[in-house]
Amino acid sequence: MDESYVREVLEKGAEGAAREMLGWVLVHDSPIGKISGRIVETEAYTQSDEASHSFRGQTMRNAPMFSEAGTIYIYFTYGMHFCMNIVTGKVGQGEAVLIRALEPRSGIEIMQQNRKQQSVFDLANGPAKLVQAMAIDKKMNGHNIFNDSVPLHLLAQPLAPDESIVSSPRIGISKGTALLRRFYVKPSKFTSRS
DNA sequence: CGTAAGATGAAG
DNA sequence: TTCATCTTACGG
Repeated sequence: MDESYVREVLEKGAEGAAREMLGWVLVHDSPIGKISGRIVETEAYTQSDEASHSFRGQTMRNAPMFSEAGTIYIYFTYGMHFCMNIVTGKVGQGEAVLIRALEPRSGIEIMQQNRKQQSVFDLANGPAKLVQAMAIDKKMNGHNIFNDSVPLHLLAQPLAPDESIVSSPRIGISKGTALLRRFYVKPSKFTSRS
């Protein structure tokens, strides 16, 4: 379960990676301390998928999606929110996994400050919430987690024996609703609204 | 240029 | 259920 394994999973593609990444730990070595959380909800987006930002080809905004696996893709939406993806597949492909929810692990006090929320269940149970909680900066957009100078990391971890993976339609999209490309850990209490 | 829609969140 | 808020992409 080392970095080469993480790279291997991401390079294989968005759908598989979105499943595999459940249980992994996302770490931000921030200037004021380590913040981390366990991934409990993801969504897969590929280029052939109408709902994907990459569906109509490469643009200024989605360019990171076409870069190499491990690239960070952060997009701004609804005039006020940032969401983060980890790019998968091969260079030129245009696919990524959206991280939708985390179970807070370390730096919980920092998360509470960043989010102005006390409840551990309301710190990272949504894609824009976790970006805020982990203090993930839009400057990280386009950088790669395998680059040593980038303070964001993924640690591969297995699910607990009593946990399983559930798939469902993705949230907040109007196209591609027939596809079951949202994955979450059952019975985690840290997922976003269903 | 003008503009509609958006991979959301919070409050009512 | 409603609305805040503004970038992006696309059409004219």
